[in-house]
Amino acid sequence: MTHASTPVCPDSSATKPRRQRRKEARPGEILEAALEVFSAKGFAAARPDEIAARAGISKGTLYLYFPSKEELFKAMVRQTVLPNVGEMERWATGFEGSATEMFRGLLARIARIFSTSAVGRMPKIIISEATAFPELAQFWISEVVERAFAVMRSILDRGVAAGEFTPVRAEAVIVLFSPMLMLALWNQSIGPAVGRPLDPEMIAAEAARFLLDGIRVREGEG
Amino acid sequence: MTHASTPVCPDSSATKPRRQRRKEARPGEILEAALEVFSAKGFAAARPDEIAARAGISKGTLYLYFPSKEELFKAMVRQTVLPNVGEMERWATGFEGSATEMFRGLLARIARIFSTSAVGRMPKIIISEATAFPELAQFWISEVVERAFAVMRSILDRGVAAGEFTPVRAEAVIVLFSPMLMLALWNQSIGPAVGRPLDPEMIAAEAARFLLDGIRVREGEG
DNA sequence: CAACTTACTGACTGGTTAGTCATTAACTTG
DNA sequence: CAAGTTAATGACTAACCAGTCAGTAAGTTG
Repeated sequence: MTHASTPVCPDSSATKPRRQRRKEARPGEILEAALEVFSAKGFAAARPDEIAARAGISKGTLYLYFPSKEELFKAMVRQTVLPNVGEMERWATGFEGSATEMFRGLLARIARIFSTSAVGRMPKIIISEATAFPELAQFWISEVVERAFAVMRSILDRGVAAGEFTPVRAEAVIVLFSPMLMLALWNQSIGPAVGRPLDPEMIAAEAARFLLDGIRVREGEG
Repeated sequence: MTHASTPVCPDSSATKPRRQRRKEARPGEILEAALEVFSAKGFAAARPDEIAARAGISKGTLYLYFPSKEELFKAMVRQTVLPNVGEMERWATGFEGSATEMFRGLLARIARIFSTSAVGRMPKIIISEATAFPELAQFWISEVVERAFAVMRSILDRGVAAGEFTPVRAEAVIVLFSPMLMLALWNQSIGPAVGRPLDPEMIAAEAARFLLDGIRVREGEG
């Protein structure tokens, strides 16, 4: 395919000199373009030339702001994901209600973030590149996985304390996230390739239904 | 890293001519080497030179048996996965017992296949390459996903008929597979990169526990 | 063992790409 | 507005790599 590399920079009115000096705006524009290209092609196949074209600059300018393709990649991941993790933590801290409602809320929230922001594109990229870039996997674990697991643990603890949930061993927490991760992975790889996307809200609701009834204390017990 | 490219070909005794004519054995040896290299590096980063070296032949010989890197890749996927899918179908057809036992058995079986064969490496590769090779995604859907879903449906139908399970909508079946897929993906990408592999049996058991109690009819109902 | 067939080899080709740097031109300052 | 500063450029390079093919030698046949 031959993308018509539409630059993301603004200002298409009257005077448009071929060169512009806009030191402040470049990094943001480059990161936005990098997100587009990296999530469409993965790390290896993404070409700095294309990212630069999308950002409306030359390749030389790109290397003026980021020292290498790999550093650009990491900066893009940071910028895309971290704000969303922080917001999720704040939501959890302030939540009032039962653990069951909170669990449903978390899955629904993840579904919404995945389908409305670029975060949904990250799991595929991270999984694809983890072997080649272990440093990136480390970063992902400590800045995203650990923090998401901590939020889930707080929900589980609340549920156990209230007698709503049975205890869940720490190593099995990933199972509770797996449907939402599967959703993101499917919709960013196989789904589009075969024209069968999954509905995020439906998956979140069904996952909550299956998983909740499993971790809930059944009537007549404890 | 510098792999000491250990050839897979046998015969390290006395007379070892530098060249050998073994038309019959080559394809199998090449596919085995291709599996190693493709699953270690992904499609894009795998180099035919390295695959050839691992198979104990030159690159020219590789192209004598397979017309291109892509065709070699597809042949490797076929050879690795299809026998296991067939075996799973045969197991399901002959199964005698409750739907609950069958569900647990299926997850345990998938865990075993993932950890003892190379099938566990396929999901990561497929997800990584689906966008660049939609044809491969198509093949994977029709030859693996559809067939695995059909086996799961047969379990669900059996359970509903026996009053063990509540009905599950077709589009949500993927949720029931998601923990096992997550297991395979984690253990082939992020897990090794950060030195935290998941125990397949534990994940299978916990996933079955969570999911079963969700799809089971609770005491006192229909 | 000579003549022949063909599996096998590896140097080579044509194409691609991450990163550089001498040059250019957009802005700033006195 | 002239001189100075630096953001921006794009041609270039060094390296890499999928696939080729003229040549080599292993094995076979009469």
